[in-house]
Amino acid sequence: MISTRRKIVVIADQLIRSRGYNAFSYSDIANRLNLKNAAIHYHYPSKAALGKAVIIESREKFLEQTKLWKDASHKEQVRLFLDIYQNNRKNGGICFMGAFGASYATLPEEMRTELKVAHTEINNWLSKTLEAGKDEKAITFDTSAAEMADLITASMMSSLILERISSRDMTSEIARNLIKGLEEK
Amino acid sequence: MISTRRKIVVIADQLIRSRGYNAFSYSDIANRLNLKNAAIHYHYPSKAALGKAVIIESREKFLEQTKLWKDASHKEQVRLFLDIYQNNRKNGGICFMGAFGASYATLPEEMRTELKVAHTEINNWLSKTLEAGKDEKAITFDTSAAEMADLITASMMSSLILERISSRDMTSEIARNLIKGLEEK
DNA sequence: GCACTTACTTACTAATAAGTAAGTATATTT
DNA sequence: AAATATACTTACTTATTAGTAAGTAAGTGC
Repeated sequence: MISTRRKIVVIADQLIRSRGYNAFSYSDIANRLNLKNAAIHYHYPSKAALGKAVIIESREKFLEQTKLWKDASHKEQVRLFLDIYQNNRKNGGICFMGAFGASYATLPEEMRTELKVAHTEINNWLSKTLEAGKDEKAITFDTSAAEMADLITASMMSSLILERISSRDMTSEIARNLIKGLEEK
Repeated sequence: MISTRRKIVVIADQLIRSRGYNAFSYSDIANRLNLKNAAIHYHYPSKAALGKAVIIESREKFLEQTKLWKDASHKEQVRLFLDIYQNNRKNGGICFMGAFGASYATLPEEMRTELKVAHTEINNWLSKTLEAGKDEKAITFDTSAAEMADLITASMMSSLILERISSRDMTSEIARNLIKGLEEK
């Protein structure tokens, strides 16, 4: 039995990734759950509170997932990380950093702060994983691990966005190229 | 003397790049020009018509710019292309493909069509330029020119978006790395 | 059995959105 | 001088938005 409170965040997350933060309303969520507008406000008083909850939910989900992977090789963990984006794609959405980033100027401060934390967490995990893979000689790259981490997240983010316009399977293409690049000796 | 009609498109373009397509209104533009709401509707009857005009304006501007560069070396032309993104950055905006792409699901068909044309034009120009640079042995890359073109536009797009969140100068860092990658033998 | 909490609904408000119809002042054309 | 086009304003409509206040039905704790 998944709580209404949780269902709301999940639907908000979908709407934000597919339509954008400024293109969904409390009514959109209420309709999908067969509830009234005010019921959503009962659980999340303001849109900023809901937006913040969506970001926190994404952060927690990320931490849970990476924990599950911890016995896999570092190279495999990077591959699993790239799979997250492929899943976003299947659900018709972009990554949450892209969705919120594109309307960053319109976001309340509490959401911006939460976003920065999320970015730091993701970048730290990926840098650490890349670095560990490099130490084991399973992964190669020339720049710093943090730079490489940003390059990877940036490439995956934009391939999801561009794919909507170009209708070409860019995401898996870019994922493949990134892996190939990390394998080269 | 720049016409009101043109001023409207320029301001709409700025607002879309900085706030997103679904976070600006006719009033925003009217206020900046000391006009009334209805004056904007006089020039652009619907928001879809205005959005389409913004995309067409960007396409024309791109074609004009590349025409000016045609005597420069192909490698230099790629560098000048990357400068466009750095200029977007200075103006607090992201690239128009990123801005529209993030809210693609909410766009009317006439805008989507126009966006696809814009993407094709940009990708064609960049592919052709990369290919020509490769023929002259001034540029190197392993994948197809079209793939490389997508990788470049995708990387620049997302660095502009991520930069808002991470507050790290990612755009010039990624531009530098892309150039370096194209120079390697 | 009574107080209290949880999870809502009903019924609003105030603000803002895109869009329109009719009028007006200033040029431009004939 | 009269007709017409251009570039607006005034004054509106309809829809939607986030948000709120007050009420209610069904549990839960004691």
